[in-house]
This record gives sequence, structure tokens and C-alpha cells, in this order.
Amino acid sequence: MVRTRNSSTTKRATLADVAKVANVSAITVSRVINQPDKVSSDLCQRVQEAIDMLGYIPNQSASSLASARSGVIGVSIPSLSNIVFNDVLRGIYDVAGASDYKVLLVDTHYSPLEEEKMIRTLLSQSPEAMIITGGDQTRACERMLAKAGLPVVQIMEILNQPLDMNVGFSHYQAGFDVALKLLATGCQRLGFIGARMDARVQQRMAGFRDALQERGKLNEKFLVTTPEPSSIALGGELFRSLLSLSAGQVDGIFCCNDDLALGALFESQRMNIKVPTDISLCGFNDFESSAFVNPSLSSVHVPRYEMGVQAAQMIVQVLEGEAVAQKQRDIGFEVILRQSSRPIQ
Amino acid sequence: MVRTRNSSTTKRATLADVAKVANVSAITVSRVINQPDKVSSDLCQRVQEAIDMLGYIPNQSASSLASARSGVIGVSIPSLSNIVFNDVLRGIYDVAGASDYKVLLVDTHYSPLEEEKMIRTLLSQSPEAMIITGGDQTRACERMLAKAGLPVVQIMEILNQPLDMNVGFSHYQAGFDVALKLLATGCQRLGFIGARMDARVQQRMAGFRDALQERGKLNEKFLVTTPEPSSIALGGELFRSLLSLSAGQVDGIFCCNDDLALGALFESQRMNIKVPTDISLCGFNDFESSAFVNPSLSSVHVPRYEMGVQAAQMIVQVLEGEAVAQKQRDIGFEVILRQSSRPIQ
DNA sequence: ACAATCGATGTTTGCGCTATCATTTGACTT
DNA sequence: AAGTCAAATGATAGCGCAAACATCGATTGT
Repeated sequence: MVRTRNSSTTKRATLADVAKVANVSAITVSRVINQPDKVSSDLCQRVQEAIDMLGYIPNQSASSLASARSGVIGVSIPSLSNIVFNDVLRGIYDVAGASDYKVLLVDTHYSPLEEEKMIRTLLSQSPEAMIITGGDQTRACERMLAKAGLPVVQIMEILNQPLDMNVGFSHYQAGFDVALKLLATGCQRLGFIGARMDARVQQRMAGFRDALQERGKLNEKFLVTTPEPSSIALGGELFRSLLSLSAGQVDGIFCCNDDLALGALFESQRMNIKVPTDISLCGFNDFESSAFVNPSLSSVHVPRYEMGVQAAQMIVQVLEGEAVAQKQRDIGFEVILRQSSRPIQ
Repeated sequence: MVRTRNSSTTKRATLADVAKVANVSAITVSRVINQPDKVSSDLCQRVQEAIDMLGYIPNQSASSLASARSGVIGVSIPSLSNIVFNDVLRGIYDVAGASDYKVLLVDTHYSPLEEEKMIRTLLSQSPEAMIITGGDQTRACERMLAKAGLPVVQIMEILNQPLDMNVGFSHYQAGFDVALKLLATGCQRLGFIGARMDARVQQRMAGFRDALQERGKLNEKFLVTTPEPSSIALGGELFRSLLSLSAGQVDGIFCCNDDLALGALFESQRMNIKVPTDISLCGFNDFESSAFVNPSLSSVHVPRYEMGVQAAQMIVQVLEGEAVAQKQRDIGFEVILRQSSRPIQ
């Protein structure tokens, strides 16, 4: 049997192999790959041919070890199923990819303890920077990050004491504003349904609650929450719960996200409850479908993609040694009233 | 100023540092981390204390280099925005995480050339296995993968000539079955709207088309496609296009995914077209919302999470040296008829 | 014409870890 | 009691690469 070139049993080619074939030193091959302008064009070409011939692929572990640069940005999000993070990730990947950084992504399942474990894993990969979600890290986790001494961006919410950099918006203010808007449309008995109840959802609820209290419209019974993860199905259930708990008195509901809101809307249709005539609905996150359902769903729009982009840009800037304009950025939100709530009077 | 412990300027602790503190050799520390049962319990404890005291985090690059094991599984998907991949990823992450593998995820933007570049990047991280989407790799990409000689699972579709392992289902058969089912509900003039038109969407269309042709019900004018990415908005547009191109004759539409189908449904509501009385609709992917919209949307259910789980399990099995039962697995699909199509007569 | 300078290339070394092969100790066999 | 073996620990070397420094020839300035 003829020995075929580079079968899978052959060991992966190294810099030295390429160097031998091109008849140059290993460091020259390294330069061709990393700083081609430092090598004369004919040598560059000869080396490139050798690389192609051998199918050489650099060993990033060796490179990281020798240069103390991994080209990795660690990213930690609480959930892969929550599509809210898709847009953020897309922004991060777009910017990171354009600057040749790799992204190592972990999922913490909304648990600070798991987050601590995951961030330890990330740190063992020697990332050059980290993007993490929110501010609920454990003390140990904060210590690890501080000790690692790398740029960190906390995203999704504006924090009082960010570890380093921060891009997000005020969930409290968003909840507050929704309450005011719904009141302005004439709602008198507002309710809230919330699921998962992570820190950000709690802040939305707190803002909503405080606004109602300020206006003397707060009824604690109208706040229905569950630790279960959000889903459309759950939205329908919570909608029914709230209706029965309030004895059908509620005339407007702030749903902690659009999953719940869509579930509530679909359930209202099944129950023959008129939205917004009988009950107004407002969601949060402004999914694409929210603008298209009938009646279209009022929601809070958040520039998620932009948030990912900015977080990654801040990272890249710091890593390239540039100055970062603001270490904390509020990217804002917008309450969008559509057909599921009445017009402001 | 008092010198505080471990400021960010301090270098990261190494095995040797821990060894010195614990008064053992470096290799013992390594063993405590990687094979604790090979070390006596008192030493184990002493070393663990030193690790905690120094906040030692292993350098994975050095470990990979020395052991030729990275613990990384490379995953390549065509799009981060398409939420179809969320469920698959969740399955992969769940299984990989449980076996202490890290996932390195790249996005190819549906481009084989970008895929080639991304897979080169992945390979440079010395992954122990790869999970990639579909079978549209470039020749160069196939060569790289073959040369790397690692376990590869191609997911999302059943391939005629998989590179190695394969988990998916037949998109052709799914399209074919949808056509038969819609015909069985009494539709006479079936149309198709498709976006992005990647390999899998094309297969769905081909199956749909062939089924219609077999039954003598094919009208090429009723197949409307665009290379643009799918969205609910685009679904509405394509719905209108198809209606006008068919002069309103179409009485049933297979939409290449649920985004388009929801867009079509919402648009039909706005146009006062009755679904399913005037037109039947069937989507693909069976999003959660599809079961909840009114009328609920017929769709093709695919066990995506399960697909991710199986792909990762196959990988883990191979890496642990176990035998893999079947290298190719058809996980099937299910056409679910709901209110957006009439009952089968 | 000769030193000074610069660009192009090479040599050496070590990054932090683990594979491999000792070495030591003590328990157990015959 | 000598030999055998296994468990626990250590010493050494090398994984593949790039930083740091060294070398060499060519170009420049005066």
C-alpha cells in the first residue's frame, strides 16, 4: 500500500517542519504568519508555499504560552435559551471577529455559583478580556476577576459599582416609565407578571412598583411572579392567575418580557378578552414578532445588538492600548406603545 | 503604602508557586488537580490550601501543550441570529459541560468560505473534536478536517457522504411530507415561500416540489424564493408576492420556516384573508409561538435540543474511547397540523 | 572611505505544564 | 529474612512557539 501524504496518523506539522521545508529558521516562519511585513517578499512566498504544502495550522496553545497572548475574549451569559442574548452575542462576535479575537462563551444558567465555576474555566484559558452579564457575581468570582487584572465589561444593566467597564441601561427606570405610560393611557388598576425573577426583572418590577406607589395606584396583589423560566405558555398561565387573583379587576399588565406578554395576549384571545379595550398589555424586549402580532404588542425596545457591539469595542480599544471614552455607558431604552395598549390621552 | 496581597500587577501564580508554598514538587500539584486519587489525602489537602491561598488557576495553554489535550470541542454554526441553533447549542453545551469539555463556537454567516476560515481558527485551538453544520464545506475545509484526524459530527441534515459522524433528518422528506399532508387537507393549488435558500431550505423545497409534481399539482409560479435572510417582515412580503404572482389562486402555502409563516399569518390577518378557510399555512421548525398564535400554526417539529445532545454525546463517547452505536443517526421530524390548515379529510 | 544605521534573518531561551521514568517506602509473600 | 510489589512522590525533559538578543550585509551620511 502506498503511503499517502499526511494521513490522519501523521503528526500535525509544526513551525519547525515548515521551516525545514522552506529552508529558513523557525522564527522566520513565525514572522511570516504574525508580522509578514518584517520578512522579504520572496522569503514570505517560499514560506507560504511550505505552509500550504504541509497544511500547517499554528498551535494556538504554544503561541499563547510563549507570547502570553491568547486572542480570546471570554463571554459569560446566563442562558443560551433566552434569545435576548442572541442579539448581544451577535454584536460581540461581529466586533471580535473583525479584530481577530476568538470568543469563548459560557452559560451560567442564571446561577452565581455556576458563574463562578464557569469564569474560573474561562480564566484558565487565559482570556485577554471578559464580558460578563450583570453584577451578581459571588465575592470569590469578583476576587478572581480582580486578581486576573484584565479588562472586564459588565453588560445588560447599569451598575452602581461596576468592576471595570459597564454597558447597559436602567431596568428600574424602564419599569418606572412603563408604569407612567400605561397610567397615561388611562389604566387605573395595573398589574405585573414576572418570571425567572433575576436581578434585572426584579429591578423592572421595582421601578414599576415604585411608580405606581408614587401615584397611589399600587395594589400588591396585582404583582404576580414565579421563579420558573419564561415561556409563552407560562405567560398565558400567569395572565389567568393575575385575572383571578385580582378578581378580573386589572385593566393593564406589564409583562416582564415579550415571551410572557405574547402568552398573555394569545390567552386573552382565547378567553375572549379584548386587548386593549378590556386590558392593556405591555411587554419587554421588543421581539420582532411583537410588532407584527394582532393587535401589535407594546413593549420596551432595547438596542441589544448595539450593546454587544459597544462592549466588544470597549474591550478591543483597551486591548489595543487606546483610551476608552466612557467606562460606563447607558445605551437607553424606548417604551413603544402599540395596539395592545390604548393611546395616551 | 502597604503592599497589598496579589494586586493585579502581580504575575499569575503557577504550579511551581503552589508547589513551593505547599512544600511539594510541581508534579504533585498537577496530580492533585488532575488525578487527586493518586495523591495521599493529607498532601492533597495541603496542596489545596496552597491553591486557594494563591488563587491559583491552571494555565490551560500550557496544559494543552504538554498533554496534547485541550478539552475543547469546536462548534461551527451558520448563524447566531437564527434561533433554530439555540436549541441545538443548548444540547451541545449541556452535554459538553457535564463532561468538562469547553465549547468554542464560531459563526460562518452561511458562507462556506467563511466557514473554512473559521474552521481553520478552530483547528488552531487544537480542539479534540468538531461539530459542524451541514455538508457544504469547501474542498480545502474537508481536507483540513481529514488531516486533523479528529472526530467530526455534521448536524442538521442527513448527508449522503458524511465526513465522519452525522446527526440530522431529511429536509427533502420533510418538504415532501408537508406537500402530501396539505394535499390531504384538500388544498389544490399549493405554493411555497422561501428565504435564505441555504442547502437545507432548498432540500425542503425540492421535496415539496417533487411531491406536487408526482401528484400533478405543481405550478412553478407558486414557488417564491429570495436569498435574503428570513424574518417575520419578509414573510409578510413574500406572502403578498405569492398572492399577486398567483393572482390570488393559491389555497395553501408551505413556508420554509416559522418566521416566514408567522409573517404570512399576521399579514393575512391584516389583509382580511381567512386562514385556513381561504388559505392554509404551514411553517417549519415549530417555534413555541407557533402553537400559541391564533389560529395556531401548522409546522414541522424537529427535536433540535435532542440533536445537539446526540451530537455531543457521540463526540464524548468517541473521546472516552467508547464505541459509537451508529455513526449516522436520523432523528426524524413530525409534521404537526394545527388550525392554520384544515383537518385531513 | 568609513562609521553609523537599518532591515532581514538567525540563535537561544523559556513560557507552564505533564509524560515518562526514577526513587522511596512499607506491606506482603514465601 | 530476602524478595516482590504497589503506592506515593519526585526529577527530568520536552511540548511548539515567540521574546529577546545577536548577527550580517547593505545603505546612508559626511
